[in-house]
Amino acid sequence: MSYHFNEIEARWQKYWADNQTFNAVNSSDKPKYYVLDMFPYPSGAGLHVGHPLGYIASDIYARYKRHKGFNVLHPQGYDSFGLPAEQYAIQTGQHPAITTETNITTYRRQLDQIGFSFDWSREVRTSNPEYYKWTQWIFIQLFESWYCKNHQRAFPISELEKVFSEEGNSGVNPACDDDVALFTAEEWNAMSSEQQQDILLQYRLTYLAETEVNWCPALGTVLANDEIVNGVSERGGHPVIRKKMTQWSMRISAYAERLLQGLDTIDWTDSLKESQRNWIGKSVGASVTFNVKMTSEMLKQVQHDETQRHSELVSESHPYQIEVFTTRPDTIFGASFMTLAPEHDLVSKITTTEQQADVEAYIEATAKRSERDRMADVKTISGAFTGAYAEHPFTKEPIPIWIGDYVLAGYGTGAVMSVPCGDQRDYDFAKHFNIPIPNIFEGVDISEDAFSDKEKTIIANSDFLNGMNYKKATKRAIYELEQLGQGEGKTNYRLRDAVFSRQRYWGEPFPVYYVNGKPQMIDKQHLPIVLPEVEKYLPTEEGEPPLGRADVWAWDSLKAEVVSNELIDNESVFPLELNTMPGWAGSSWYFFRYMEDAMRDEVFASEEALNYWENVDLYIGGSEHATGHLLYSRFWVKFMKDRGFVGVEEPFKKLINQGMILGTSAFVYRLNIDYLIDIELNNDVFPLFFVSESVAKRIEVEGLSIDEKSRIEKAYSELNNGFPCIADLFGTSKIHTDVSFVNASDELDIEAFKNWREEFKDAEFILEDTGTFKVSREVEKMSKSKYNVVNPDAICEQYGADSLRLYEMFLGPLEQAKPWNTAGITGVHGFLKKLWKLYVDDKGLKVNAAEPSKDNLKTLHKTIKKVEEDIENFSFNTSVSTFMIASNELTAQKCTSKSILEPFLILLSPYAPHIAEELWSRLGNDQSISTAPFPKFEEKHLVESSKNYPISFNGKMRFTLELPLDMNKDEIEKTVMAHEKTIAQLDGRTPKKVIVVPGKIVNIVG
RNA sequence: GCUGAAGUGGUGGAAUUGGUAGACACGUUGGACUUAAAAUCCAAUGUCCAUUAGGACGUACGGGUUCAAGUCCCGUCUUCAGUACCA
Repeated sequence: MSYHFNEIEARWQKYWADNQTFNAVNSSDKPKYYVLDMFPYPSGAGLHVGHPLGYIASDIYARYKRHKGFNVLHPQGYDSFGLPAEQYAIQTGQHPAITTETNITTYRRQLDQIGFSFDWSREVRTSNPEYYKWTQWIFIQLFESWYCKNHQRAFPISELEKVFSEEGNSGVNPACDDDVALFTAEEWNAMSSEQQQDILLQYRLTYLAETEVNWCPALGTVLANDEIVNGVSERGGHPVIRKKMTQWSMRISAYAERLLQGLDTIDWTDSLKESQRNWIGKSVGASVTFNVKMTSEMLKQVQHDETQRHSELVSESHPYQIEVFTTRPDTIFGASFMTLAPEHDLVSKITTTEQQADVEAYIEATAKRSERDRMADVKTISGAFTGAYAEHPFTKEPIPIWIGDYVLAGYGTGAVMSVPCGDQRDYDFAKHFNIPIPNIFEGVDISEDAFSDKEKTIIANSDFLNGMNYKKATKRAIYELEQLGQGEGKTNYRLRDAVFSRQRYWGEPFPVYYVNGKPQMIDKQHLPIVLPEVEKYLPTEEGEPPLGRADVWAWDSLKAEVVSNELIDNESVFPLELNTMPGWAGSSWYFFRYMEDAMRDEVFASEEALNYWENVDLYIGGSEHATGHLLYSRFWVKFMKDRGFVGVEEPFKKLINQGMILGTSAFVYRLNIDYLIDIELNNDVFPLFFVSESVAKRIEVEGLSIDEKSRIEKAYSELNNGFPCIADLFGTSKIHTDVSFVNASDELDIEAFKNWREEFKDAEFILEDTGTFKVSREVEKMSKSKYNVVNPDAICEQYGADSLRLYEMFLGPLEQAKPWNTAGITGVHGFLKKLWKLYVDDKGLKVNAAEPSKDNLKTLHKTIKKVEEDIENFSFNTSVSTFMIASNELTAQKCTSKSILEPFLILLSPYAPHIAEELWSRLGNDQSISTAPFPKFEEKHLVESSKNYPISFNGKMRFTLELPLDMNKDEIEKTVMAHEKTIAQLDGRTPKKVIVVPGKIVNIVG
């Protein structure tokens, strides 16, 4: 009986589904373990072999943990809101919900045939109203919360209101907007409710703010930075402008410090933690205020300004001030100029008439350069002098103010105090523009480069800081600045608040309506607010988001329901928010929803479920989410913890990034032929000539052979009614061919290739000497356009899911990028066939109750040990080869013993569950193999009595010698030295030294 | 530039603490079976010299430590990923 994988796999997949074998339970005596994959976006293209890699790894781990006696939660779902479905809807008019449903059906079928042990009863789809009801609810909770920096956590906004009404806002230390005004309790209580709401909005964890977006008028939409190339839209090449829009923002910056600290508590790779640290970008230093020296010209300007708005913040004597952030307040005496970003607000106000032309020209030049250009070109130093001077806070000396594009408007305050002796960029700038470079370091030469080593710094030429080291000087400088009222210690984070509004249709609607332009939250009991129907999925002609097209999109606050827009009276019926939430909203908390077994409607997950499952023990997914999804999820979880909705501080304890599976593209070479003929002919009738790989290489160097040339000329002249043609070659071109036409030996299936495209139908082929046509191969990203996509359906059909699973693991280390080559799958497929034969032959089951031999036991236990270690280390590729070795050994040993072959199946079952279940049941078990405990490793079976010692001379192994392991050092040395091969090797020489490491090696030196 | 990962046969990759480099596969070559093909089985396969014994070289490159280095140290180069001229 041979191995009928299709039949076996279908049977067990049905069995698992019928028996709900992998459904998790929310209470158990066993310890819990939560294994999660990053859920997929169900795209129309379906899965290719690269997608399941991480799922296979997590499935192996989940199945292993079940064998190890854990209660395992291993769910799956879909991140089903997103742009592609919307774009498809725009093109076809098809509702995104329908497209999404169709795609999910395909995904589910493809996933099912690979045999994953998912608990589908807990499936989550972010686009389902039952699910996004809770996404909306979390949004409301964020709106109803503020962050207290003293306690480093979030509290209900009602508590803040109470404080305001009793004490005003001077005593609170919130994470809030920069420009909040101080008020007393009396002032607060005297405000109108609308004024109070405006103020509260500055404190909420989600708030409305004017943010700059990339607006593309032609497309009527906002574009992400990636969607813009050279200042125009990637799609269509339309111009893009910066536009201010009122949008929802998430105050993730409040959590910057906790997001940073939390990294130390989780088991993620260093590279991932590092990118999150960089993203958060903490720097400790001081903010310093420099006064701008006034000129009569500026005074006039100030007076003009003052009549327009009463600026109370600006002091009488110094109406203009420049605030900078520095990590090196200790070097303040080395500041010999200041640099503002060209976009800085002050530039236009302080520039002198003489410098105006220079400055304006420079601003125009930098505006033209894209961010990318500016970044790529770090070597070119450019800038302009404003003509204005700032005053040094201590020396009161004038400091020239420059503008330069190495200072970025978007970071810090958009201005720096430039200390050329201590910062290379300032140094280069100063050198370029001949600005003095005062040296404020003791015993350091700065004639070539700046000196930026903090640790070795001793300050000089700096008044009260002289002789101090970096730490002391920093402290003192901050203290002195505080005395002057011109600075304070400050920690800066790069992390910006996240814009949360999208001008799209296919996303979560906000549970928000507007009364006199002020946002109001809809009560929890009325959620979900379901996406309205629209005629078209495009923005409106007025540039409103697609929801602006909905006719029934108004909130009746009396009836508490969504009603027709016609009823809007702004008394009881109000307009609803037109934006939708971004893709990361639904994916920032989905792991909690899986915890609930009953999918109750009154909670997103019950308290018992949350307490039982806590957080994800193992999370597997791609590294492209390093700073998006993985940062936002951590933020939401921390917030939910603060407000008592969940009990954990971090969502994912351990995280592994699987590497990408690349495609192995195949190329054929087409000859580029020029030909001379007498009669005019339609070019199309001439056949294309393709040459095999090594022929192409030869032709590139030597040109066509005489035979080839005459063959081509003959083919042409035949078509040309026998008139002679002269062919002339001008090289070959490499074109992609579909990888499915190519076999393991890189030989092309010529017939399939000819039928592939109409224009190849009559193509001619010049073969290798061996009579085959070979392609050349290259590793590239797997993509439809490169014809290197391999569909798992075809693999499952031809080799089976177990082969696919084993092969994906066998390819290489999980975290590494690696090329797919279907040819190699015969290796693991052959292994499964051999394995089958170990259990079953023509007569039926071979396995019997025979006593296992010593060798049998040794093979089994060595395998148990290795596989267990490998799974714990996520080294799945090496365990596949361990299985092969074990199977080869057991076959050679002619093992038929059930006491060996039965536990061996359990080891294999996480990797190749179908064949394991099948053989397991044939051995007489009536329970699924997934319920079997993992075999116990016993050291005693591996104990050896002798060792095959490598005997090396000067470190080079010459021969091996079998010696008892209980032999001591001296005896080993004696035996080895007496051996004839040793004597032959030494050839009369006396060894200088003999190194004997018992149980390892013998090395003879000399 | 910075940060992180990596560089081993024709290919994917093993070598967990410094101790027999190339496990396990793919591919290639030869053989068996077959009318033939497929499938299966057997053998060889890092490079070079000798073709019997054996020897030399070999883990990106150049040094070093050590009885012994793919592994440790110093320097250089290359590739991939991320990124921020971050004050």
